[in-house]
Amino acid sequence: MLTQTLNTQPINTQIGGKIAPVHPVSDQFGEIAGHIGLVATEFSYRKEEEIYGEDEPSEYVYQVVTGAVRSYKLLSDGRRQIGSFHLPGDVFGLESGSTHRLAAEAIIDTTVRLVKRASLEKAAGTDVQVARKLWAMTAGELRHAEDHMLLLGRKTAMERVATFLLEMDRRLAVAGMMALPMCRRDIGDYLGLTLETVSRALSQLHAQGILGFSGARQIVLRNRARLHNLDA
Amino acid sequence: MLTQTLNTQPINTQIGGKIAPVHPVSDQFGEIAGHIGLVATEFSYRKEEEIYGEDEPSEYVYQVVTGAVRSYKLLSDGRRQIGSFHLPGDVFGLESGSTHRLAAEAIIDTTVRLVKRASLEKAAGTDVQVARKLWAMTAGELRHAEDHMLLLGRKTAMERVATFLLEMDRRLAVAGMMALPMCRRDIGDYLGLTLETVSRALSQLHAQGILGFSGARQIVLRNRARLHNLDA
DNA sequence: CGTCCATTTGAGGTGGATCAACCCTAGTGG
DNA sequence: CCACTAGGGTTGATCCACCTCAAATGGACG
Repeated sequence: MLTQTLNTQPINTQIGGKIAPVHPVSDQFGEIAGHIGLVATEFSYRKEEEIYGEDEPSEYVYQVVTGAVRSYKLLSDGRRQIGSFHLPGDVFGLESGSTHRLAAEAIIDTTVRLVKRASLEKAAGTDVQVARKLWAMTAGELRHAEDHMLLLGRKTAMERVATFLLEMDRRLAVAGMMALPMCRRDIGDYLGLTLETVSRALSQLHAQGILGFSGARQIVLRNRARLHNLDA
Repeated sequence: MLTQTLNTQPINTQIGGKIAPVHPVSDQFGEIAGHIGLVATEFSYRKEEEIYGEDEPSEYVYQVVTGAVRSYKLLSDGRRQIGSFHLPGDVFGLESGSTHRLAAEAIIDTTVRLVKRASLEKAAGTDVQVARKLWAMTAGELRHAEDHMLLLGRKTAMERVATFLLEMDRRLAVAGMMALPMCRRDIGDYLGLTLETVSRALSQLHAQGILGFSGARQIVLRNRARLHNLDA
């Protein structure tokens, strides 16, 4: 079965034993949890299901096993800014403080591993290697946010889409092809654009032969160099 | 004399002994350095002087004593995104990795305290309290960046300016009045707007009686509630 | 095969950018 | 002490990149 439950609160079904790497190289969870013999629990969310809400207490830290997750903030009138997409291998929901700064939802059916934040905190209190790793992971998120501020504040629509394609190509391309898990609206809310503007930019890149489609979400980059040029 | 040197590279004039708090409450440098008996050096930069460049090795961590600093990224054609302003008491230039992700410049004549990054790293390797504090500071920067992504991606010009005024009011108002150290162009580059748009928004708020001027950079907020309403 | 939603495409509107004066004021030097 | 200057700030006129609204198309799934 694909999804194990319907509700948002994870049930403590202790499926995992010791953690095995998701990615063979540089698995962030493994680097922490492996150290301290932490036990991880697996859990699944359905497409569109909320994982946690903004300002909710941060009880768990998550790692995507399969699927995809979006982290976002909302304005009171519903305008949404997606801060990042989390893909297989990525850790998300890690907070230094006690609450989540962004909400998180499964974009498609998604399986995660999770560990209690408290147990990580405890481990960090004894093991400076763990503490160092937690800091490094937050610093990595900060770097992404800093790059994204430049994109949102100063890049044109075409530059934003080019940046997005190169990021996704790097993170999820297999055999030169990427299967985007997210819809055009999600991409727009990530890039500070409307879904129509995203669609038009992709069509234009297609017309110029810079990318090919096999279905709206299956994209192959045919000319990364020209895409880099479009990316300021 | 106001500025002690002309060059960018700090000279190790050991002015400071043990660190004394800049802010009586919650001094970030004090909380770290006090713990471990670190010695801080004072240093001054002139208006517009570069403190460090983007991608430069991060040798020092800084705290503003007096003055103001901007951290920013540039695109190849000169478009600039300011990620944050650093005001008295603020720590900046703290990196988990080995290089600075953004450049930093003094906005006005500025005095900083600095400690070697290496000595902080060393302290964090022995004292988990220090390690925890470094993580918390980076997490604080991440939170600001996440809020700012929402502003840059989804807020209108007036909402951005309202957010900016409330932020500056919180951070540097004394006796209900704030003395902005930065020019309109800096504000624009922080908010993803042009200087003209910033100026027009401020004029409009002035016309509505929401704020008062005594010189272009001396602003008093006359109605914080209405400003909050304008801030989505 | 039909339905539903995601995506594309078109037409027109607009918020903020751009280009261009003009103004104000702090600093300078006579 | 005041005239002059330069740089920052304001304001106006126009433009355009992207948004909005609308309709057609297409692909996935029952």
